[in-house]
Amino acid sequence: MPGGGATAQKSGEEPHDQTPLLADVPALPRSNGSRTRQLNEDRILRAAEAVFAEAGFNGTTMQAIAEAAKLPKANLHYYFGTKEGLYRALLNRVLDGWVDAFDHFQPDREPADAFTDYVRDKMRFTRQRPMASKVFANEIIHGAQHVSHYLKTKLRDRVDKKAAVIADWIRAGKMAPVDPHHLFFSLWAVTQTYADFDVQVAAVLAKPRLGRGDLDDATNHILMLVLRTCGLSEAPPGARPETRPETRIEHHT
Amino acid sequence: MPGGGATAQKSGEEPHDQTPLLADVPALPRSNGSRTRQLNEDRILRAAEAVFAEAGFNGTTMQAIAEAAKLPKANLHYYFGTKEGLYRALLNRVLDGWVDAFDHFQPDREPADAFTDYVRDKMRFTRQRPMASKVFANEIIHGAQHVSHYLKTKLRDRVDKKAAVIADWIRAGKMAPVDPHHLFFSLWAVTQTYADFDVQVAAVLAKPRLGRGDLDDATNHILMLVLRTCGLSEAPPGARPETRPETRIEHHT
DNA sequence: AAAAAACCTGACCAAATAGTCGAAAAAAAT
DNA sequence: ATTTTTTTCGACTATTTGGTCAGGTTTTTT
Repeated sequence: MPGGGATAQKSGEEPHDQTPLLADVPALPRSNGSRTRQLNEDRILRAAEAVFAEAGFNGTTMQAIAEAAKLPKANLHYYFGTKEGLYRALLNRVLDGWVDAFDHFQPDREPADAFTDYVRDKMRFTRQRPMASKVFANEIIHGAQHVSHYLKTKLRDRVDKKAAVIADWIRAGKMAPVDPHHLFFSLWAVTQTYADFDVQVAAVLAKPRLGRGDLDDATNHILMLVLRTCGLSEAPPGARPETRPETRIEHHT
Repeated sequence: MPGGGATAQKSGEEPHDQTPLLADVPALPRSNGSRTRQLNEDRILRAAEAVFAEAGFNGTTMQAIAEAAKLPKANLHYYFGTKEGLYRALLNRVLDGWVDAFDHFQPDREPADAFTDYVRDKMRFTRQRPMASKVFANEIIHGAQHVSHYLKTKLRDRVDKKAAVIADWIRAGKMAPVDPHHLFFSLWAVTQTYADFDVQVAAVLAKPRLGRGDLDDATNHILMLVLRTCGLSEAPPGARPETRPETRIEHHT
């Protein structure tokens, strides 16, 4: 039986408990949101994000998170019950920030503006929370066992809706024909690659790590790629052309 | 001292042994390539690829690989010494098939042809060995601890060389200006996303899993994306236009 | 102030797991 | 045929790790 007090999660039968996720975890009696609780949970989640990102679910030990959070291990169990509970809470947190960027795709907007804002948002996320991106990537690569329900419902719905908006834009002649779904996959791929595969990018660019300048270059490159793909620009947009026509590659300052 | 016979790898001091990788593992006395050895190593590596891809390095147990390969666990240790040795051997194998596709970028080729062939190759790899792609992706996300040397030497060199070819094409006015390095990152990202994040893509497309048709669609989409980005096509290429050209917007040229 | 609730934590398990060993079977070499 | 090398594999071990717990401390409520 569960001990610590708040660990609960009764009926500890199945190890692969299919908690809905998104349904805001019906588990722990998160009672109120007491001052300390709020603080400590946040502290733990922040630590967990870094550790899970570096090591993956199985490579992560509760001990490691505890040390990163500078709290005794038993505390993590006090607040989140199990390792999986903690992981789930973390995923919830990460996912929240993930779908919101979609709101840029409003029917009445200029496609070019929408795409630009979307890419900028995504890249900002990549810069500010690369760990979150890695946690998510890791989860998907390993079969999305904890988020498959989310993917098939909320994400799919959102994507379908926004794909419809893009289809309308195309129909209205406001942008070149592109499969909206695959366009999204490409957008996700090219933006997240700078968070998930940062090490590889840095290695190829011969830098110790990706700096802000590199990510700005990347953003401009992606914007150009997207806008050209959608027939929304014929030449590199104003901001820092990647090459002066005729000139030879004066890339990143 | 090591047991089984061939496990060797003396001087077992550092757990994080920095074996060069690529330097063809100076460890196990892979003696000859005796009939059985060849066969069994291959069998084990095949099993390992699947298991490592699904579960990541830490999530993988030697037992699981052994079962997948239908061999006793001790045999894996006999052939590869340690779990890490096996993992390393697997990475070597995967990496081999990774850089070769670069050979499409020859100075005297037509850019459009080179890109087309490259993308097709990458997508073929994605279809035929999605597991290999996942193993690699996982390794990079978690810091590329085993392949960082490879990334900083062989991969970087190859990329730089091919980036120069592309820069020449641009200078010669054979394609639109694009930062060659970032172009590569984008190419990798959009092609591998269909292997690494297949679950997500399938979920959004409302399919149980990605089929050949989906990957063909993806390939066409990517080709369009790349060619438009490089100013090598104004309209979707013949194969399965993603939308009927009923639209105006005869963008760039 | 006193009672109750929430929080903290060192010490302690049981299970899982990488790696080992020894002896026997199979293959290859002589 | 005999020796030598390679391969097989059940059983064993040391270590790691998720999770528990009892009793203490702090905070909140009444």
